[in-house]
Amino acid sequence: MRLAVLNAADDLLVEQGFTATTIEGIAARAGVAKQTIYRWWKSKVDILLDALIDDAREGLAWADPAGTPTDDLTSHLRRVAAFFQEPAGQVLQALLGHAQLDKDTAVALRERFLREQRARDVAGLSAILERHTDRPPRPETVDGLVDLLLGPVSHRILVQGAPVDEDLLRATARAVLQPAT
Amino acid sequence: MRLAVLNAADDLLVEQGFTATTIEGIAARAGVAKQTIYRWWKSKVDILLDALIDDAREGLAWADPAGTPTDDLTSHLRRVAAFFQEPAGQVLQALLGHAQLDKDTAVALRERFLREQRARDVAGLSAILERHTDRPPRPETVDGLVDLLLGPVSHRILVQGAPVDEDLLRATARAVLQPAT
Amino acid sequence: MRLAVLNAADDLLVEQGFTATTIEGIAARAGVAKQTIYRWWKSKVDILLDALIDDAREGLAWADPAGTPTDDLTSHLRRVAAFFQEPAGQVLQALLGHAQLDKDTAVALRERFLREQRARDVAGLSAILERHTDRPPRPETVDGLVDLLLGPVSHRILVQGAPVDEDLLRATARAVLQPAT
Amino acid sequence: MRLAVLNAADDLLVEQGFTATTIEGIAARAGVAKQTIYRWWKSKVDILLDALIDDAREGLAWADPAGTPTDDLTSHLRRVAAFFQEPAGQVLQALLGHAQLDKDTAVALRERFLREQRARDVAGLSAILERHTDRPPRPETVDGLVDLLLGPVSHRILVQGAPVDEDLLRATARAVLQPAT
DNA sequence: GCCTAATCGAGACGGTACGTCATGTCTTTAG
DNA sequence: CTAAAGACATGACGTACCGTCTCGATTAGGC
Repeated sequence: MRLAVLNAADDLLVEQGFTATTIEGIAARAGVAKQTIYRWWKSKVDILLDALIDDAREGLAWADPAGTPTDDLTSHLRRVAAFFQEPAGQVLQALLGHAQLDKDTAVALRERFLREQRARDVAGLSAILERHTDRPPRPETVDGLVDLLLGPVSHRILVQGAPVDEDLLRATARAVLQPAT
Repeated sequence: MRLAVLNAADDLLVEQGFTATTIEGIAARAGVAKQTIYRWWKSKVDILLDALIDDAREGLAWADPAGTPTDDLTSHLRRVAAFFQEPAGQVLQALLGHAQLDKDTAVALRERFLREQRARDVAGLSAILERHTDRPPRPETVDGLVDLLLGPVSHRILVQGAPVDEDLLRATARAVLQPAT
Repeated sequence: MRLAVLNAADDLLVEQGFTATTIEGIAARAGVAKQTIYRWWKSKVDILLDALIDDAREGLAWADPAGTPTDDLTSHLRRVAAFFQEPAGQVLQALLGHAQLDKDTAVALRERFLREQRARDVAGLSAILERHTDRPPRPETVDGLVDLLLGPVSHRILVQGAPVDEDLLRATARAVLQPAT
Repeated sequence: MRLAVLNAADDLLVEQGFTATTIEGIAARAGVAKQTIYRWWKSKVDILLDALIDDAREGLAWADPAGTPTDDLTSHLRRVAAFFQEPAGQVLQALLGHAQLDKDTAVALRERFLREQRARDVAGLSAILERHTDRPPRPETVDGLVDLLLGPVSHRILVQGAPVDEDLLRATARAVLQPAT
């Protein structure tokens, strides 16, 4: 039943968009009573968050460092950009959007997903930086670099709504790897 | 009448949030008939966009270059971060959020606001870069740099929901100004 | 212009019914501004009443007595029944209907149309009765007979919504002509 | 819930008239959601018809024959005339009026109320006629007499909007009882 | 192995907002 | 100066979902 609901929510979001993804619609599609949904989830955001957590971990996972730091970073960013085309990426995009409109969503999204994701991003980025520099960077320094790394791609996709190109990836990677002055 | 509606929408958004900003609420607050609103605007997004266009131009305007390029960039980014605290910035944040949920909103926001804003950003950034380098950068190069410039701040604010700190500003400015390799 | 409005109202009523006959619709159909209608008429009832008065007089007119009183009465009632099929009859039916729902309509319909029509009915009925009885009936007696004469037909048509048959006409005529006991 | 709605509709009709009796008004007065009304009734006509059916049966019931046929008929007609002063009678009057303006109302009113009422009228009239004549009248003959019986009173009340007087009642009774020639 | 409690589907309920239509008043534009 | 065009505040329309609330009907699991 839980899976029927999560899949119905996922499908509806991809097919019809966030607004048309109503609790009634999810219930009907999942062949489930509305009350059953309310018993287990607080809102449709809660459902989508559950769906996201199940699906997004691997889509945004870091590969082990395999080449030059620049190549590793650009290929990770390429993967991030691709993720937003996948169903799970669309769920994340919708939740990020709705988080701008609703504080509860913002809090839930950050506590239940973004915080852990950021930890994974810090770890992945650290692994790459360690191969690049002699002294391993301190965690709080890396933390500050995550926005520098992910910001340009997310700005291009979410704000500008335009495709990510290789120039942007390379410039971003260089920016992250530049020596602190 | 037009102004009463735009102000009512603005006020409601700041006080109650995007979802609670309904057409009926705007109409009641503006002392205007619902039909009158539907005569001139297609949706509340349309209203907020009008309000934004009137208000946001100066909030995101570039100052003339006045110091080192790094200082100019960090102080512009500081202004951008501050803008999201202002009413007009909250309108932009809400519209950016809703644009992730609704294609029509995305199209309207980009065509009616973001495109022109990006042109202003390209111009402002160019003016600074020209003082920095000998040969003035080509416009299409600068265009690519805008995401690099604005992405980290927007990611920090909109995605992470965390305050912008000086380290981020400085790192971002350095990234934009680093020599193309 | 007056005629354009009256005809538009008439046509709309026959084609679309009373409820769908709106002031806006009449104005559009007559190629006239709403305000112009409001300048000359108080309501759509007022318009229809004007249309009715122009058209109904002859449709409900009494023919000169030509045969036996019974034949004269049945043929008049046959004409009355037929009148409700005509456009003007449908206007009258609508106004009679609306008069049950709205006191102003009831007053206007009676003062501007029914009172005179009843006078014509009294006169027509008197002319027939005079040929039947020796002493001419007193007007107030005849007045009482008008409901007896017209009631059965109007009940059959307006209340029962069923066609009038010859039996009803003959029985009604006999009832009116029966000697006062 | 059902009763709250029917009573609210009844009350509003009597206090404010048919036009001012809106679905929203009924809902508000009954302390019920609009959607609940639409779930169970198609329109306000449907509601009033339900109210009428519950209330009107006794108001238009025939008493057992108790005196001379003439007296029985006049007293029944007197009761009918009085009925139109009662709340249920006003509902019937409004529905009869609206039936002239709207075919659906006409059909519903006849199928759901008038048909059965006419059957009761035929039965009641037959019972009286049987005491008057030796051979009991055939049902289809009586059916034709019902319009003759009720038409004058309804014409006086609904068309002329004038009070019913004893002369009319007596003349009507005589007309119904006159021997078929 | 039965019973009691939790869970399920179904869907009615009081609400809020939607977007539309017609009302009657008013202002503007053009002949 | 009149009439067309149509904007305006008002209020009802019928619809869609919301989140809460009964309803039986299963369906377990603990006695």
